[in-house]
Amino acid sequence: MHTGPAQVVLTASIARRYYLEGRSKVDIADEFGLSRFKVARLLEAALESGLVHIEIRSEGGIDVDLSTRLQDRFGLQHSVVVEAPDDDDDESLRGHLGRAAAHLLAEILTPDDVLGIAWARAVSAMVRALPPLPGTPVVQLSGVLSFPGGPDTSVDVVRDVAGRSGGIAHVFYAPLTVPDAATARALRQQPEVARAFSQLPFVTKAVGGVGLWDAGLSTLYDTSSDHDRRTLRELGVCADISGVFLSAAGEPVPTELADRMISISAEEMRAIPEVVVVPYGIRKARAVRAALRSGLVGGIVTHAALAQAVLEMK
Amino acid sequence: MHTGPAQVVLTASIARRYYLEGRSKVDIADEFGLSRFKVARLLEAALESGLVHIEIRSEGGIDVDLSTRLQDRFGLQHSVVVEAPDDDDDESLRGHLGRAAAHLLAEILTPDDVLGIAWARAVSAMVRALPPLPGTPVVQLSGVLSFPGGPDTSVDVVRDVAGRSGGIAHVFYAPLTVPDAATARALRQQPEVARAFSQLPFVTKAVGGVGLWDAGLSTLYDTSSDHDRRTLRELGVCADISGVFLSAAGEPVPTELADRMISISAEEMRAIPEVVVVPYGIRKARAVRAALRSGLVGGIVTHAALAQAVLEMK
DNA sequence: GTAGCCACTGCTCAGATGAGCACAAAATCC
DNA sequence: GGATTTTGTGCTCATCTGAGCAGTGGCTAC
Repeated sequence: MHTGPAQVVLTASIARRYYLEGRSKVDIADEFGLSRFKVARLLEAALESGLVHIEIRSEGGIDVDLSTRLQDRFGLQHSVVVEAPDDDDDESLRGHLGRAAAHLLAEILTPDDVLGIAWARAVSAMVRALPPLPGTPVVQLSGVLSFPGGPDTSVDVVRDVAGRSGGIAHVFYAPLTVPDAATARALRQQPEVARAFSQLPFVTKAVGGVGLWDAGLSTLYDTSSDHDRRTLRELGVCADISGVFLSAAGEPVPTELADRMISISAEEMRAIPEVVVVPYGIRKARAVRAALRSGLVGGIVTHAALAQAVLEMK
Repeated sequence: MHTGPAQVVLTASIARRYYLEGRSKVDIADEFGLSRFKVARLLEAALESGLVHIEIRSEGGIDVDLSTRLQDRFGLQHSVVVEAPDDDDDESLRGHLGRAAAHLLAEILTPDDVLGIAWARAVSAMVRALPPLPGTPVVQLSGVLSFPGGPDTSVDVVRDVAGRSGGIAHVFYAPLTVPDAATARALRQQPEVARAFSQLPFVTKAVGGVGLWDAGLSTLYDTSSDHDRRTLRELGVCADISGVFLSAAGEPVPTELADRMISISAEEMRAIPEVVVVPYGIRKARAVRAALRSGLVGGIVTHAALAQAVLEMK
């Protein structure tokens, strides 16, 4: 805008008619006795010079900027970044994310979907906020983690979701980890377990958590033996998506521990069209990055600080 | 936006591509696998819901919103409202307005214009900030106000402007007011005065001030006799544009004082295509309103507080 | 003076866009 | 269960819009 105040005011006047009153350039040109090209050039200059400022604001507690950046950066189908206070405690954070995840699920689930649920604390929180779903069958993806004094188990969560949806609940009572591979194999043969796992190929959407293979950042790590903790670390395990182990680069890592688990495998997870993860806590950034790079994940619900941290890692 | 977080994020994503990256709706529709109609509707919803916020920002110290409102409201050709601090003193205010008026004049004057100058303190301030003008002849519109210890007289101002433009200066040495109508008539016959006044029909743009017919708000009032002050007030004089008296409604008021003045008449002023006034001081709002309603004024340079006050008078 | 350069204007034409419409799916009512 | 309304979708057609182009006038360098 290098001409003078009259030009600035004229441009502002035109910009108001165009952008705020929604009138056409031809119409405006007629009003001011200009050619539509002149109007177009003034509007261009207005945009260029910052006289007209267009901003995409966050809305409904969702940081749309971080959401879209995360989505674009990792090629996700859905991404919801919640604007939670940075100093929020985990409990409150889970509440926020749970509600957001519940809304997302309610939005993207169709009557034709089959929903898989892998246990995680944020998933438990989600269930509590879940609105009625359209008759979706629900499949349990992982065994019950023995977690003394903990909240709902996988089975409870799956039942609750099915209750909300009015669909069938494919549940099984089995522990997540057992002492040896043979026991695991035997358990998987059990009719109840086999029936649930036979549904896996039909699962179209799933929800799970992300753990960082370190103390306090993965329920699986915290409930594992020292030996397993060490072994997996030595194998380069960085993250787990509800029992599927990943390297920092996002490659699935085969482990002996996986053979001893009654849980969805990496291949089975990859076959699910959209797996939504609900991670929280800024320290999990590395794990989230691994999960997103793995290609296993199609959706994420998280909070601003973690999203920011993940994006800044690159 | 009544569907859910995925919709919000999708819409934000589309809005970013459309508004910030300047891509076409067709292009965006292809990228997301949507119809262009869907994209258009999402963008419409984004605008509607406030997710996309478009703002016309002030720039270069000009309050474009007030400027355009003033322009639209009173059908002005030009309007420049300067963002001056509300508590600015008159001297500093005149400086701001003078600079803005100088820029405006430099912008709108063409080599074919003939500029008329009526003395006012803000006009003096303008001259000090005036950039070179394109050879414009300059015509003095009013006699010299005897203003003891005051700054430049009308003559000085006209000479200065002509110096800046390189054009001819049509000046005359005569007082603004004389004791009786006969003297005024005689003075107007003088060759120098007559020559200057003969240029009036050719004046295409003029600059002047606005006074409110009250103490301290009009140099003309302040230099008038008690009798004149009272008489004009009784005649309903509210404002003067460099010696042309107006009622509150903006009607020219014929006065005996006018007959005793060596100055442009209301009819002569009406014949000038664009008269720009440079008023300041929030207390002059009534006078400015009268001036703008008179139809004599085509342009205004003022400050935000006064513009606001004038607009609020309705 | 005049040749060349630059900024600015409005034009053409193809592609983008909006208003209104028709149709289908979903929700609601009886 | 079926009729009716509501909602959402994509279409056609007329209009709007942008990219690129050619003409114009002002300016400078010789």
